Amino acid sequence: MKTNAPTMKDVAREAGVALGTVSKVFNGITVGESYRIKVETAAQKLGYQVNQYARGLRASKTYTVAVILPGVDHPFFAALAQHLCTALAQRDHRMLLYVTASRPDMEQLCVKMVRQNRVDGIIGLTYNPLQIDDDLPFVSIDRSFAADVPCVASDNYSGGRIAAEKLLELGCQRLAFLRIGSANPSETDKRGDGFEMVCRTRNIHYDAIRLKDGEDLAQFKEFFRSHMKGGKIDIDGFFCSTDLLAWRIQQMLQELGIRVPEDVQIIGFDGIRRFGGESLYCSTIVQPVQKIAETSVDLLLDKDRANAPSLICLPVAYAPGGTTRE
Amino acid sequence: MKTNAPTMKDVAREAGVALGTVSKVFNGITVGESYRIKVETAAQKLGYQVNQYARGLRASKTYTVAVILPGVDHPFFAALAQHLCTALAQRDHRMLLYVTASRPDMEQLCVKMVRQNRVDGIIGLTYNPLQIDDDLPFVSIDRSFAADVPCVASDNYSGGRIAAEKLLELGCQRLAFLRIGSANPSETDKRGDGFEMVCRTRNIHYDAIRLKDGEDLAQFKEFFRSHMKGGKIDIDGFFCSTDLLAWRIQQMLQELGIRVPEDVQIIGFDGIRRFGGESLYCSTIVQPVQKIAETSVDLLLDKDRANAPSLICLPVAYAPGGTTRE
DNA sequence: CCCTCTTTCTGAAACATTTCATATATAATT
DNA sequence: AATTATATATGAAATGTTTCAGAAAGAGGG
Repeated sequence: MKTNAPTMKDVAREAGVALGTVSKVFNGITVGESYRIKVETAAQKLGYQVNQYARGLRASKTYTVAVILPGVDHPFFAALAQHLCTALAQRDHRMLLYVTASRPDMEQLCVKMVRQNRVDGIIGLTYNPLQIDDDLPFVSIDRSFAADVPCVASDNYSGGRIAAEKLLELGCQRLAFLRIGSANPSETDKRGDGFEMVCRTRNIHYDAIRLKDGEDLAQFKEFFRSHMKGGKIDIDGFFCSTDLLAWRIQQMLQELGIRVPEDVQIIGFDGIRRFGGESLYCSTIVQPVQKIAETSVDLLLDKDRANAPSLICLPVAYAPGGTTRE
Repeated sequence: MKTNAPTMKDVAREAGVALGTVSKVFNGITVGESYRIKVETAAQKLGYQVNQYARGLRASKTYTVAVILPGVDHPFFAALAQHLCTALAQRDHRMLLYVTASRPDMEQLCVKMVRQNRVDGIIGLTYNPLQIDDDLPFVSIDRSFAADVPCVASDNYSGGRIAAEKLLELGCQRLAFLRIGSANPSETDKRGDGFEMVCRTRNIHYDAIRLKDGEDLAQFKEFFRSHMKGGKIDIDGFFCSTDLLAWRIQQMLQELGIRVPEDVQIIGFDGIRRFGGESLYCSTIVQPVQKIAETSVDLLLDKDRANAPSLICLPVAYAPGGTTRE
């Protein structure tokens, strides 16, 4: 940290005004025109930059938000991090990023760090409930904790519904929902609920297999085998809880000699793209990542958090990506 | 920011000791056993957490490092960000992340923000030289700025050399180096240099095409066409400056009816993996991302930066990924 | 020109730490 | 037991802001 940076006192002396006046100028409080100019000139000349540490100490407002994510090496999280960073910057806030690798102890450690840093709020996507014992503003992504912790998520239920409807519209007769994910309850669970609702309502035969993180994906392959007869499989439409899973499922099916999308069609969930930027991994339900980030920031920073909704679901959309017949 | 958090004064009162003693305990300065216990007990009871803002103000040491990256939505940058975060956390530092989208104005804005936040140092991967006008410790990744700014990078030259040698070892006779990237000079340019050195030394005929960001990739396709005769291409080994480019090139070649790796072999650079975690995009020269992150942190935080090397090149390795005959 | 009423500017106090000179307790030496 | 040397505890000062009560400066009105 640079030690001899000019301070407000220096600016005040240089400009020939009082300390309080300098403070006002930098906080946008009205001040006589001539004074403002004197201060701004002096600040320019000295290369003055406000010291956020002094400010944070005195004003109990740090303009810093902690973002807690499981990681940043998954395209969805990466996109989320980037959009959060941008959205915060637009509102003059800094982002303190913590990655947890989904480990509960890491997540708790983050909370401690965050309290030490007196952040103005936390935006978190965590798999375990965080022990926030004080009144620190908190916005949760994809996971409802409590009524007073607003949660922002995609409209997972509708996503599931849309996936089912699309598969049926594309001619599928026999569906299956495949899921892998954390054992902790999450908004993302609703993807399956929406899907099943459609199947039940329309009396479509379907299977649902839900695996927990750590369980062997080979179970899916077993399931496929049990549904095969003479090289054909009697299921023709799959909805997978994530694009990553859809990608794996596609590989498994191809290994079994089943063609995608000729024999079976697959829809995933997330809408992540190959790193080149353009192509999807599979036909999918696209999450509005940017919107999720912006909404979270708005919710966190806006004044009347008191009567904020406890859950905000943002619209998703279907996008073809090669694993369906459009 | 929580307002009524307990302070050192509260801890001192609760423990019945002086303020300075409490400070010592939390800074690991030796203190009488009985005092230490009294302080720790009191702190535990009150749920005390040090206020980094007060500490930062008084001690001119913030335990915060700014990380400036072009983005976090590219697998290489994402991995870098995550490893930097971890490496910093291990040394009790926080990471303030800024993304620039490679825009010079954004990069300068970051520098300003960084100065306001009195960070202890900066680790940056920027495409334009940063105007760091004070003595803030700075470590650059992939780009040499000046003698007093240490740069950490992969051993790009050797990477290029290894790529050429590998292609020749795998039976290639006629090589080409394809490059796309920023116009600003960078360590990564040495990839081509190493490659060309091998070709010249061994008298191998080769072509080199270097495009700048923004130029049309179709120029590569033109190049391919000009080298084709009767559905065959007279080049059988490509070295691409990044995996992303290799991926695109592979697509282009396939569109021209050329088989990879049967007709031509391709080696990329980066070693990024598909988001599932396991598979590479192409045969490639793998960058030691974690090592780069750890080295950067060590370099930034270590005491004797004065006589630090100005450039550290970390070893790379070849890894087969389907676009070569191993 | 004086007095009142706004408006704007001023500077001391407060924020939660670290640091350092001083005071106190403990141990060692005569 | 008295003296000196060493180690540790104490609390005031300092860090760079914001805030707020009070001072100064203008603006009208008589």
